[in-house]
Amino acid sequence: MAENIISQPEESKGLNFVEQIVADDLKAGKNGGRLNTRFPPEPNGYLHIGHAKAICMDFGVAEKFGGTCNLRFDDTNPVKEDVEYVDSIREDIHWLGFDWGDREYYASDYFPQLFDLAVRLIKEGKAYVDDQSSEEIAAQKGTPTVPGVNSPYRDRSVEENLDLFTRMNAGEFPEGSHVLRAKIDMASSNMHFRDPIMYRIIHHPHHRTGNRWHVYPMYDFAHGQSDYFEGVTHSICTLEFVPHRPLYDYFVDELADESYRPRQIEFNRLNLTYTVMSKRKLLQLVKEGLVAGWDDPRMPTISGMRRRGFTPLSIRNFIDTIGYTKYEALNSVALLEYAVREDLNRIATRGMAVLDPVKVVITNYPEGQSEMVEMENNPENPADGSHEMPFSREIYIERDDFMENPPKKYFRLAPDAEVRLKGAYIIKCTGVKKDVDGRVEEIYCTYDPDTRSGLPGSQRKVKGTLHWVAADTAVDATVRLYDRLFNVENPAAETERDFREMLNPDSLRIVEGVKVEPFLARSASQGAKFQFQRIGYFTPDYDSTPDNLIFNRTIALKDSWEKAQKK
RNA sequence: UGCCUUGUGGUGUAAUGGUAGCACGUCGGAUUCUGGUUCCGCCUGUGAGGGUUCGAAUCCUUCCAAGGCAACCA
Repeated sequence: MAENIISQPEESKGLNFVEQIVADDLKAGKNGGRLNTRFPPEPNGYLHIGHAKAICMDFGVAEKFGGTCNLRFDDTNPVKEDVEYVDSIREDIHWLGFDWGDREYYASDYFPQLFDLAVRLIKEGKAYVDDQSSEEIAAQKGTPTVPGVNSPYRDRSVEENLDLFTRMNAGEFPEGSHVLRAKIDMASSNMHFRDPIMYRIIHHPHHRTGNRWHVYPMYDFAHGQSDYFEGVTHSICTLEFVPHRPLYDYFVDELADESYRPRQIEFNRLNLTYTVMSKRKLLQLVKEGLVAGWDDPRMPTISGMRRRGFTPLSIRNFIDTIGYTKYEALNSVALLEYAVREDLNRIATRGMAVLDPVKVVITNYPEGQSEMVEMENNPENPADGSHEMPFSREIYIERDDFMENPPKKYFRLAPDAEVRLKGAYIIKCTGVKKDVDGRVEEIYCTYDPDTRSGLPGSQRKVKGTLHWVAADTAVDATVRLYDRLFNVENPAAETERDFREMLNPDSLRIVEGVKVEPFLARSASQGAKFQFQRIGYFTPDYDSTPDNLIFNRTIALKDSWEKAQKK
């Protein structure tokens, strides 16, 4: 047990309800004034944004009051678990900025003590071995409104129960043939009290204990006791465990006394609009190869978001914003995106890339000539300095940034119109060349040499400013555009069909001039069934580009433009 | 028709018997070497009824609504 005695919290305002409970317990001197939480993932998948909320709570409350937080892998079901997941979980928690020090534990470490407790309960007549099938047991359980009936094996002798349980663990029986149940109350209004199963037989090897055990404890018979063995004082979990709490307390009663007892507290889990959060479905995506892996940038996993360009701070700020309550909220994804934009806008190094290029020839710029222009790295923070970009006679701009017949209030390039090329010159469109299909192939412009950025002539104002890259030095990179998985029509859609339709990876070609970093734009492709939002979602092809290649603004401009058009 | 949990603007969250505030969002305006960013402004709320109280989002009560609980998952 840890020896983290903490000082009394002086102020109780500004606390969420969990922190308030913790503060009250500390004030009352419970558990000798110790505070110890735990984050208990089952290593059966990668952590997602929902887990990030739990991590921020478990580690955050410990940090706030000077307590400690354990990392405990809840590995009581060897069939689903794997060391690959253990490793990823460690990495993701660290990435979020939390540390469990040397307090890394496993529920499987407590198998011997749990087994001993089970034996004790058998001897005290509080547990029995049931030989029925899961179907029979389920049928006897009744329904929430109809009481259950007792198992015919409920009153077996202690000797027989002991013998059977021992042989269950010795591997003498096939899976499903026997279970160990707690003898409580088959008529309880709480379904979890209707003789819950404590142990089941599993012959699948465990990722840590191998074939040592043939019986494995169920969650309800493992969690509270594990908390107790570890010295956990506050076991914070999500709302779906509320009905389990009486059972948690029931088993803890067998161990705890006045001086120390762990306490379960529940908060609301994270729901995000348009976002699939079910571990089962995420696993299905991975298994069926519909995504490149758990860390595919389209996934709502922590590792996926990391690859998408999200920052740990933005995720933590977001979680801070949505808070912890007992109300099952559906949080707007706009809140998350705001947090990401907010942080990225502050720290991201800007660069330019053209996603859908069209060539512009500056006819009065000398052939073969080129020059370097200066671009600031981050307008939000001049201390970040600047970098140089080559400018020459032929450049690329976005196809969207030119219109042959522009409506009023179109501030970008059009015949006879002037725009500024960001960081370079003001240019004027003098003509276009089209292919046989009437598609614009090249745009011809003249530039005004006096208007180079930084020169006195640069004071001249034009309405539009465009990003660009020099054609001869541009790097041609294939970049996949990863859009978040979601369905515009139904914020909560998770049906199988919708689910699959969400998964059409879009491929885009990008021509880049400089190295760039996470971008800050977003957009919506109008009229599409599936709306695509693009906040830092551009990720280079995994193998082709070592650095994050991200573009920043055009798409947002287009989005605003579409909105402006409606007026 | 059992037990448990929860209802504050469009969304989320504060107010812990004493002025219903904040953020996102929406809409409008200013600034801008990108229409982004930044700044300013507007908008909308205590599920319903009854009670206690000088005073109720908060306490009591009835009703209404939403969610959870019947895995050999966690």
